[in-house]
Amino acid sequence: MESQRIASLVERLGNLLRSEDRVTGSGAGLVPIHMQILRYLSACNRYSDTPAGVGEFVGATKGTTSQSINVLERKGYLKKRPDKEDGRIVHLGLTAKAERFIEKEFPPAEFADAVAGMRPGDRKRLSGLLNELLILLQRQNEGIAFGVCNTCRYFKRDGLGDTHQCGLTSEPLTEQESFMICREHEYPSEKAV
Amino acid sequence: MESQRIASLVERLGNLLRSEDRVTGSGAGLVPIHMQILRYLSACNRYSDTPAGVGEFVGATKGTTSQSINVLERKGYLKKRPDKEDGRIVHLGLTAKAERFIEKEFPPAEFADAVAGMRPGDRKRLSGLLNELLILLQRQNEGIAFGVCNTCRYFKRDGLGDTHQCGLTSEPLTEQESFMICREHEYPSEKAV
DNA sequence: CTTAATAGTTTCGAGTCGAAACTAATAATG
DNA sequence: CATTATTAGTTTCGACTCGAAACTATTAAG
Repeated sequence: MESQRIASLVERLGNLLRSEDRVTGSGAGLVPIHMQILRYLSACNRYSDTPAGVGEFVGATKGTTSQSINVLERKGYLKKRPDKEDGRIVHLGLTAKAERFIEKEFPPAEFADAVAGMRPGDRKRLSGLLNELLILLQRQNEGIAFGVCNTCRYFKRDGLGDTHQCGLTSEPLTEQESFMICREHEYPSEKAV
Repeated sequence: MESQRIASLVERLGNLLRSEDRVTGSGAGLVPIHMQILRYLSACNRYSDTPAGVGEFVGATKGTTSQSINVLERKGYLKKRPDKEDGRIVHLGLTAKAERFIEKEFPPAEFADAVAGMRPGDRKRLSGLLNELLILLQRQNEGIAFGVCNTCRYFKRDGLGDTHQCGLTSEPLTEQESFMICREHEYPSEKAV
């Protein structure tokens, strides 16, 4: 079956990516899941930089997530900061050390070289097809999408498109924020908006 | 950069696949790496069903691999069998219990459904592009390819193509064996054969 | 005001994982 | 042929993942 072949290939490529994460992380005492957490925190918006957001993204229970976050904090890669309005919520901020680290180590060099060896048209096609598959998978699972704000059903463009707003919180978004990952993200439904 | 986007997508899809492995495996007390080992053993040929082969495939050290194999043996999913010619080598055979299990659980149902939601042409294209990327990655890494025999540079078709042979061991291969994963596999070089 | 729901933490036991030290068997070399 | 690699696997160690379950604290709902 074709789906089996695609599953095998995705699994294998994912393993190679994880292996590279393992190698590049080992010098800093980090394991692959730590790398993923740091990357997520560097790309998510201010509603999503919490232990709950991290846990949903990496697909772990809150207990496991809490422990991984503690390890990262102990090693000096992030700092916790209480939410000003809700006493239960904790925000996670990357330290400068963490920012430098992920900037340098992602995407993994070998993987990037291999992608560079593809024809430009093939790269675009591959990227598009993977994205299509991911959206299908998430829609079907009722799963959390973790898309960026400007592809969200709640995203609102005011006036000439130079000011943005989140329809869920009614808060304004900067241009930069509209490209960040949000845990409340939902793609527009198939039929209509 | 495009390679970063592709890396993120592959990583994310790989995680979802691993999550499904985790769920389907948990009932049997297996973790994702166990599922991968069982699948590898069900698809590899008689030169590759050893701890060393497993370790190369999953990208772990031999110490780690040895431990995972012991867990699987203890749980009754595989049996060790010494090699007849070389006293150092151990062959790993799946039990009937293991065969049944992997037959039922792969590919993960949700992933397969999502793939089924793509247009047939897109499925084919995606499969081909992923395969291309994997070959590029492995060629560049001098990595082990783990391809199937009939795509190997050492594979020989005798006469009318109804008998096959491995040029490395000079042993005959059955039709079925020519579709199995081999750790000695090498793709034909780019220029010439 | 009481009850539920939400956000996080802590503890437990089984397992991963790399590193390093180890045994045993085969291959290479002088 | 005896010595010295090399190869295949195992074992032990410490740090960490991971799910499950019990826990605290805060906010929301009835």
